[in-house]
Amino acid sequence: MVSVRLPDGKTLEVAAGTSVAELLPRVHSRVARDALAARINGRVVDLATRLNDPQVELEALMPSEAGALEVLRHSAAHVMAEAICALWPQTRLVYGPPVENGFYYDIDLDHSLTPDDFARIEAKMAEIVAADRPFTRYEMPRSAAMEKLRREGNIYKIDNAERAEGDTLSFYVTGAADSGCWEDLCRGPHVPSTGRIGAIKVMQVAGAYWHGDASKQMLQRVYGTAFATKKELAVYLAQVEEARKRDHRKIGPELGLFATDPMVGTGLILWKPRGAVLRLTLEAFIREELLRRGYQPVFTPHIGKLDLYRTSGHFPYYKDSQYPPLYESDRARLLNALWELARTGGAAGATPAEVELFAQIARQHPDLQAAGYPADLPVEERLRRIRQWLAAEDGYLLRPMNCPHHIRIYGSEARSYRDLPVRLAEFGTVYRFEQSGEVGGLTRVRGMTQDDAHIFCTADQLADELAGCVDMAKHVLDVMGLTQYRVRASLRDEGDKYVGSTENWQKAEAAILDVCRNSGMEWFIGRGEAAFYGPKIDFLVKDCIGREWQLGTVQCDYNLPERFELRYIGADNREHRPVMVHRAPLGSIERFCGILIEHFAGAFPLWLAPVQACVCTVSEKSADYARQVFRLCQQANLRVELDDSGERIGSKIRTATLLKTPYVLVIGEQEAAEGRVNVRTRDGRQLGSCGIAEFLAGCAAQIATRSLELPGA
RNA sequence: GCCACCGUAGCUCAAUUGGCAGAGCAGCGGUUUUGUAAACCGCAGGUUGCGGGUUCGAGUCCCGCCGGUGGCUCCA
Repeated sequence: MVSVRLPDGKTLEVAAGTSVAELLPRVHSRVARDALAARINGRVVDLATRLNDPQVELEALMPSEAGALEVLRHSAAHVMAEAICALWPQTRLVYGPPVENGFYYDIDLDHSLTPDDFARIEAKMAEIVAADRPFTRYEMPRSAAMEKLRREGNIYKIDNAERAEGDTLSFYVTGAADSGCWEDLCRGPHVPSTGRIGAIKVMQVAGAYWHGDASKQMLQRVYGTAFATKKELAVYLAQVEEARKRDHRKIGPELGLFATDPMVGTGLILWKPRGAVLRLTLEAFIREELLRRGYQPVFTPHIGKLDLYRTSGHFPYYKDSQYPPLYESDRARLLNALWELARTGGAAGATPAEVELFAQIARQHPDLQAAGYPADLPVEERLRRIRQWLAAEDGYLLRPMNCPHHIRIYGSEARSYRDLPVRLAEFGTVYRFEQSGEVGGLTRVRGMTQDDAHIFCTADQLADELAGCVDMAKHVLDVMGLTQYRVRASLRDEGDKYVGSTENWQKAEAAILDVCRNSGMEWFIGRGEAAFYGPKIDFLVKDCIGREWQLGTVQCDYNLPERFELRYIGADNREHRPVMVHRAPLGSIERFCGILIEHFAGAFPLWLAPVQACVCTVSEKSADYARQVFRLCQQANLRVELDDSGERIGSKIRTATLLKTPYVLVIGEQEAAEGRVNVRTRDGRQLGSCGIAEFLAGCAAQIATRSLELPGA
C-alpha cells in the first residue's frame, strides 16, 4: 500500500502501482477532470506516473498554477515540433523547453520559416490538439536508446541524450504506445493529452546558435506561447499589445524627447529640448544626493591616451567593442600593432612575425633601427620598450569608461588616510562600439553618459562605502517608483577576461556578498557577470517587452588601484593601497531614461515632466491675461508653455494632453475677470477654478516632494 | 558579428495578377474668436531607404548595400 499525503493534510491509502490519474477522482472530481500534472515529493510528474513509494506527498497541478503552465507549454512545444515535422519532414529537432511567457523549439531546417508559415503550422497544431492524443511516456535502457537514436541519425538528439543523466532515457509519443505516432526524446513531464492545450500561438522565429556558441552553426528558434484557455491567451496578447504602446522608441520621439539619425550614427542619441530637460532634471536630483552623501564633483575629457588604457587594462582586452584608436602618426599605429603582437606572442622571446614587423617599422625610422628590437628579452621587457617608443606620440582612445581619468585625479596629489574616502563624481560620457545587432533605442547605445563616481577608501571603510552606494541605488529607484527590480551579485567565473590576483578577487567578492547579505534585500548570484577588474552588485529592471537591463551598479575593485599603483599615507606613516568602488545609481542615463519613459508611459510625474503646464487661451480676448499667467508661472520656476494660437480650446487641450503635459491651464474671459486659472489634468480631470498663487504653491509642493501622483480634485 | 523580418510624405496607412504614387493627421496660407481630447476652405509636401538588374513598363520581381525590428552571441 501507498500512503498519499495531500496538501490539505488528508491522507489516502492506495494500492502500490496506482497511477496519479487513477487516484485523483478520490481527491475531488474537478481536480480529476482538470489537473494537468502532479507534484510528488516536490517533483513535477505526469499524471500517468504510478505510485510505489510507501509514503508520498502529492499535489495536483491545476491549469491556473505556474508549474502546470510550464508543463503545458512544454507539451505545446512538442505539438509545434510535430506540426513542423509534418510540414517539413526533413526537419531535425534540437531542443524545445518552456520559457517565461511561452516556449520555443530549436530546429535545423533548410527552409527558412517566415511569419507566413505560422498559419500553416498553427493549423497543423490545431489538428493535433483536436485529435486529443495522449502523451505516452516510455523508457529504454541508455544503451538501447542510444542505439535507437544513432539509427535515427539526428546528431542533436544524440547530443542531448549524451548530456542527459541516468541509466534510462525517456521518450514521449504523441499518441498511444506503439501507435507509430510522432515521438521525441524527452525528460517530460507532459499534460495527459494534446487536447488539454487550450490555446497555442506561434509567435516568432529567430536565429540561435547551437549550444549558444557563436562558433557553432545557427539554428532556427521558433517561439510560441500556450495557455489552458483561449481567453487567457487573448488576455496575454492584449497585455503584450498594451505594453508595446509604451515602447520608448515609439513614444520618446513622439514626445519630442530624443531622435536618432543614420547620418549621425547608430546608437548615438540626439537629445531634443524636452529630453534634455528630463535629463537635466534627473541629473539635478542626483547632484543633490551626491552633495548630501559627501561626493566631490570633477570634470574630465572624453578621450585619453592609449597608454592610459593599456595600464588600466581596458585596451586591448575590449578592443572589439571600442571605437578604433585615433593615431597621431603611422609610426604610432604600427608600434601599437607591434605591442599587440608582442602581448599575444611568445613569453620568453619574440615571434618571427614580431621581429618582421619591427624590421618593417625600423626601415622607416632610423632611431628604431639604431635601438634594435630586444627580441630575446621576456615579453614584459619588450612591451615596456615599445611603450617607451610610443610615449612621445601615442594614439588616443575615445573612452569606454571613466575610471582611468578619475584614478589619475586621485593620483594627482599625495593622499593621507585622513582624506579618505575620496569620492569623485562626474556625469561622464563614454563610448563603446557595441555590436551592430545589439544597438537599439536608448537601452543599448554607443555613446552614453553615466552618473559615475569612484570612491577611494581604506579596506576598513570598504563595507560602509559599498553599503552607502547600494543605499543610494535603491533610493533613486524608490523615488522613481521603480519597485520591480532584481539585484544580482555579479561574480567572476572560470573565464580568462579578468585581471588581478586570486587573493584580490576573493577579498572583493567577499565584500560584495557581505553587503548583499547585510542589505536586507533579495538578491541572486550571477557567475561570470563581474567586470574585468572586480565583482559588482547590479540592479536589473525589465523593459516593456520583458527584456531585463542593468541600471544601477556598485562595483568593488582591488585591481585598478594596483595597476595604477595608487597609494595613501596611513596613520603608521607608511604607504598603503586604497580600494576602489565604482558606482552608478542610474547606470547609463540613456538607458535609465528609456526605462523611465516606459515606466511612466511618457506621463512623467510633475517634477520630471519636461513641460509641467500649458497655458491655453479660449479666445484672443483672454490672450493678454494668459500671457500674464504664463509669465507668473515662469517666474515661479514652473516649466510652462503658452498656446495662444487660433485653434479652439478642445484642440489645444488635445495637443497638450497627447504630449502628456501634467496640467492645462484653461484661460477664458471668466478666468481673466476673476484673476484665476482653470486647471485640467492630463488624465482628463477638471480641477476647476483656482487662484494662481494657490496653483503654483500646489505645484511647488509636489515638485519638492517629488510626488509621483498628480493631486486629485 | 550571426539568422530572420520590415522600409511608400514629418506621423498613421492605401495603391488589383508588374500598368498614371494616393488619403487622413501634422505643416503652411486664409476664414472663424471659439469654454475642457480634433472648426472650415485652400496650398504645398515623394528619385517609394540607397545602388544595380530583369521587363515595353518595377512601390510591386531579383542581387548588393544602408537603416529599423525580433532573437542568438556579446555587454568593461
